[in-house]
Amino acid sequence: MNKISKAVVTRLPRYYRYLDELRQQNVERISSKELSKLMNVTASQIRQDLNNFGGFGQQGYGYNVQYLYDEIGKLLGLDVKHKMIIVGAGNLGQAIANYGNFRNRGFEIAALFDKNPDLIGKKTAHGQILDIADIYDYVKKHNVEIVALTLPKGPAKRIAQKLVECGVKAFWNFAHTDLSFSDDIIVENVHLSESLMKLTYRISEKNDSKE
Amino acid sequence: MNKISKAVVTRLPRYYRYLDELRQQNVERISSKELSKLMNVTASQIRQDLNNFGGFGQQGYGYNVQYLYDEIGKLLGLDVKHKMIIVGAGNLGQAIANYGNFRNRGFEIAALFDKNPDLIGKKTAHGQILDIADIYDYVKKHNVEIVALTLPKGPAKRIAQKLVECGVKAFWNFAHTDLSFSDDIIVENVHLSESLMKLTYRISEKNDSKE
DNA sequence: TAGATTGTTAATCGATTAACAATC
DNA sequence: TAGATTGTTAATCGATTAACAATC
Repeated sequence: MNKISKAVVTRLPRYYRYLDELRQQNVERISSKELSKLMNVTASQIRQDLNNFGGFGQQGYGYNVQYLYDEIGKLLGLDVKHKMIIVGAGNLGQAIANYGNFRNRGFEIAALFDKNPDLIGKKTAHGQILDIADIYDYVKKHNVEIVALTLPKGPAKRIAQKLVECGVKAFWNFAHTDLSFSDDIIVENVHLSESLMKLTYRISEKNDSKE
Repeated sequence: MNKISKAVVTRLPRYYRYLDELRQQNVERISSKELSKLMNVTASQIRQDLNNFGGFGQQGYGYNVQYLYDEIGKLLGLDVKHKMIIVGAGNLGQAIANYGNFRNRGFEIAALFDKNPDLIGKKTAHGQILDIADIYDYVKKHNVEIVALTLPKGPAKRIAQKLVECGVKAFWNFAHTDLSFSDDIIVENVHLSESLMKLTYRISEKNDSKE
């Protein structure tokens, strides 16, 4: 299979979301043209994107919603369980832990870790808050696939480095820093402040053009 | 000024972050070449990006770190105050409210809103939690620039629509849905679950290639 | 069979990289 | 002045859109 471009991968979850809604509305089939109208993209792009992964549709018919939904789900790895731990049990960490749909999509929040003694031992809806000091033993013992980093950048960098040495292969990074490891370590960044700056850029841009 | 591409705008906050770090390390000047090594991009791209906004550098010298930092800050609209309210005072809403650096960067969290009677009246570090029922009066009275939507997609869509009618022009949307208004309304999306799916896509991809 | 719509190739568009003249 | 490095034009690369033959 050819290397799939980053742009295509970014669009897959959005297709998945729209197909889920259609599925819930009991829509059985949809053409690239109809879907393109719904999603505000070109039909051509939808067909190109999907054909990166092989033919999911049928000439003259379109795409079967449930089938396409399932296939994209498999591409996104949502057909298998993913064990995740959360490092940093502040508001953001707990927000992620408590997001109900994750469980439905095959994510298991195995534990949260924090250094704050007031939080350690506390039970949340999804897993107990454990002492950050025990995290390395924990990941060596349990089969942790994803580590969400919801703590300040200094400790995030340091702890992530040690976790890589313990065998962790994938990070969901909310710390305001770039983590760079070797190529086989996957890092997906969510930089909230940068998202907000994109917003204020657009506000400024609009205000400037009015003057 | 020509229309700046989305890709360039996405990179601006990252430049800003690196320049901030250099500035804090008292680095006075930097060349596009040095910065490119630090950031893992090409020097050519840095020069192209910056020249969208005019010449910030000097031949033979490079860029003055503090000056470039300030200029990019202005482009990002960080030289002016932004009044923001948060709709949905759950963990995610509170995480955003409590993120300390926002205040330093000119963001003022004026209030949080929720429908949950247990939360209403509660004081957080940045503003009190108010009754969602009062939000429309609030935005009409106060000069709210940005509304962060940290609540489920159903109410998010409904409330955002009404807020637009009250004059709100910019949304920071964490709900798992696309908001579509007219072109003069700015919507910046943070779809956390889609970010996580990109991560699991890459995990699956890696596992598949091993087989 | 005729109509619809995909899968796929070709054309276009835009973004990134390379090259170099301008200039500090 | 010589060296360094920008600003900017040109070349390349990749992504999106258009077109259409294949086929259900």
